[in-house]
Amino acid sequence: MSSMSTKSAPTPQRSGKYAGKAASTRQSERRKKLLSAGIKLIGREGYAATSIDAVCHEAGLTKRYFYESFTNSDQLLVEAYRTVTQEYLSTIMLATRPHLNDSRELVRAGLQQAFGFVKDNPDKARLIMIEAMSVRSQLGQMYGKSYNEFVELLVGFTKPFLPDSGCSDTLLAVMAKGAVGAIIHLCQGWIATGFKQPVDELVAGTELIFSGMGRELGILV
Amino acid sequence: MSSMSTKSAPTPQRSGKYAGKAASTRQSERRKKLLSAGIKLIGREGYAATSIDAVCHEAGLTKRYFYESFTNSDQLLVEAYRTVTQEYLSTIMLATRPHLNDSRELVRAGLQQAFGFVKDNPDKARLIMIEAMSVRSQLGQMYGKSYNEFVELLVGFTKPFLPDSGCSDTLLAVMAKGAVGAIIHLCQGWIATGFKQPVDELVAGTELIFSGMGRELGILV
DNA sequence: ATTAACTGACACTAGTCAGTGTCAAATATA
DNA sequence: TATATTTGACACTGACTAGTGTCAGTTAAT
Repeated sequence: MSSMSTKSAPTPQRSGKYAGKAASTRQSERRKKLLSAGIKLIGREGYAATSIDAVCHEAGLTKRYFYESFTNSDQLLVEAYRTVTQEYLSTIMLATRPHLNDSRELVRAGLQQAFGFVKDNPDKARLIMIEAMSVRSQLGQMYGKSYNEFVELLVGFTKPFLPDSGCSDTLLAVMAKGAVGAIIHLCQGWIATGFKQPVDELVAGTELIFSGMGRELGILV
Repeated sequence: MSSMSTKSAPTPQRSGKYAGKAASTRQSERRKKLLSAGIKLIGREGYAATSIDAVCHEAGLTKRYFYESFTNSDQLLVEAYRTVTQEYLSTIMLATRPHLNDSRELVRAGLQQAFGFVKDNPDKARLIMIEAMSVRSQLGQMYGKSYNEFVELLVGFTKPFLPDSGCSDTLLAVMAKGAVGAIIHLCQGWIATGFKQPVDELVAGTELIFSGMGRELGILV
């Protein structure tokens, strides 16, 4: 498809540049615009209500360029999900970095950011927390992968504080998944009610859940 | 229209019976068939992939009868969700009834049923745990209501065991919502992987989360 | 047997949307 | 200027579906 290297020898009158930019640059800029538009619209209106035409209009492009970068709307959804999830994870890791040696502060900083990001980026949050369910049912393999990153992040945070307790990895994984689920679910409800509840209440409640789990695992708190 | 008096005697030639059943009976039977078909198809194929025609075909009826009982497919979804949620809650309450005086057994029995129902009724579980997200975004008010019943159920279970601790109701509600979220999320992942993991592992992990929360709340375990 | 209500099969309309194609204008090179 | 490529606007097709209408056949009461 993209084999434009066919040397139709006669007169290579073009270098691939247009508007002062290389072809690949323009192409990736278009892709980025479409992705942003998709994130915005899917997050705001929902996946089912977001047509390809709407995404193109929002991006200021036409359908031709949609199909240049994506094969269909499902793929856009997957890419959007992956992109935002990555961003979400990154900001959480960044926020927790200064507190890697204090489990209590680590949890607090992580949760503060986990909920704070949602409030600061409601569209993106809706995308990964609510519309992601559509992803899972249609394209579960990818969802599972990104989701596991969350769980692994959590297990990674926990392991250093963990005594050589008798808790199996299996059990630890279930607990981590449950904890992630608790956060996601609280966020879902929070989004649905227009962020009425103060962040601090959500963080405080979730902290209690985490510290309870910590106690069960023998982590001092 | 009182102009009927011009016509000959009313001659009510019908009592409303047909096939030996009263009109209201037939109507409610049709509604029930449609609801069952909707639960089955939405749970199996997803809401977006379930057309009204398909529901009618599955129910062995035609569209005319769909619109007799529902105004549109959204309403069917809402009714299906409400019905199954109610059933789910009932079975959990039933399973826990013999253990209302032992918090540990109460939790265990409740979780056993919460996960067991999902495995035994994958279609219904998909409907209320995964497709419910569509409900929430489109018809959030109803979702919130049913969802709160879960949370209240949990708070109701907890309250009797709760000491006069300093934990505010707000915080307790956040924790309960988080706990419900943990269960739902674990179920979602479990469904997506075709119930590979044994029930007991999920129950054991969730029990730990609950007992941790219990400790934080000052409940003896 | 006649009549009216009920039922099922299916046609019909209107709207949406994915995916493809066309064409003229804009841009870069020779 | 001439030529090839890139771009944007938009037409077009085909499929799907919600919602409504039609009509002939069936059932129940007179």
